[in-house]
Amino acid sequence: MPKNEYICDCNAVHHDAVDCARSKMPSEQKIDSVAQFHKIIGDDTRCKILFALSGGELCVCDLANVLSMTKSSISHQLSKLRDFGVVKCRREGKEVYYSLDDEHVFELLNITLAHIEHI
Amino acid sequence: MPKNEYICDCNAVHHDAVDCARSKMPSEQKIDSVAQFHKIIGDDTRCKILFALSGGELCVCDLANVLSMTKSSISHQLSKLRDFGVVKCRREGKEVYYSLDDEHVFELLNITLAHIEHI
DNA sequence: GCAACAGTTGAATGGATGTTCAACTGTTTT
DNA sequence: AAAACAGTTGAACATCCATTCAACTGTTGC
Repeated sequence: MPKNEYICDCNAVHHDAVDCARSKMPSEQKIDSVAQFHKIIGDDTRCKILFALSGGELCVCDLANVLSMTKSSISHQLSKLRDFGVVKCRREGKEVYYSLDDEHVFELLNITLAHIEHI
Repeated sequence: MPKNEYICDCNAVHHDAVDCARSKMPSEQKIDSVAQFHKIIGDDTRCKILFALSGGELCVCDLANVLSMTKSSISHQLSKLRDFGVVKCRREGKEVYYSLDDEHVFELLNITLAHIEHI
């Protein structure tokens, strides 16, 4: 690998270490996915929604009550969670019931919660 | 619990479901911590830094090369990761070497990566 | 002491994002 | 058919946040 691939605004480069780190990096695409996944969970409102849904499905009104927020605000966040495949919904009459679609997410939340409680 | 605690901009409230969900909600403080934790990981640059450091310590210049970014930009993100206790650093001469301080974080990244690859 | 370089830091900039508001769709009920 | 209500959606607004730039600190070597 030619030296000119080591380009940045500094000189103190450890070529072995950099090459090693580079070889272990997942693809740009995978890293983006990982980051976006955590970004989706990294919001108070969305976190609360997911914890609230952990006990079973709820309609938007229920969620609005649990979180003490407006339907609109929650609906916006639900649509993001839906786009990500984290929650699913079903309509029954006038109401729309949401539930967790990806158990991994709740699992991950609990791992984090346990981690935080151990500190 | 009095009915007037069910206040939002709608009426279709399932009191049992809402009460159940409320009782299972972690404290506001814990949810904030969980959300902030994921927010820290939910960024491309910080994700890349953590993956890069998984093979061992690197100085800021090394990281700048691996990520093809400026020292300044990386230093800003490193300071956030440091504030969160995710990475630690040691100075050796003119250089500062960073490494993972919290194995849980890398563990979590790998869980997410595995999850994404399975889709 | 001074020059050179690694790294940090604060202010400024631009882009991303959450909430609000208002208008809208879809379903039920009368 | 019309009213009432659950839910959605787009635009506007405010806020947050990552990068850039410039000035700064700390260490090494001449």
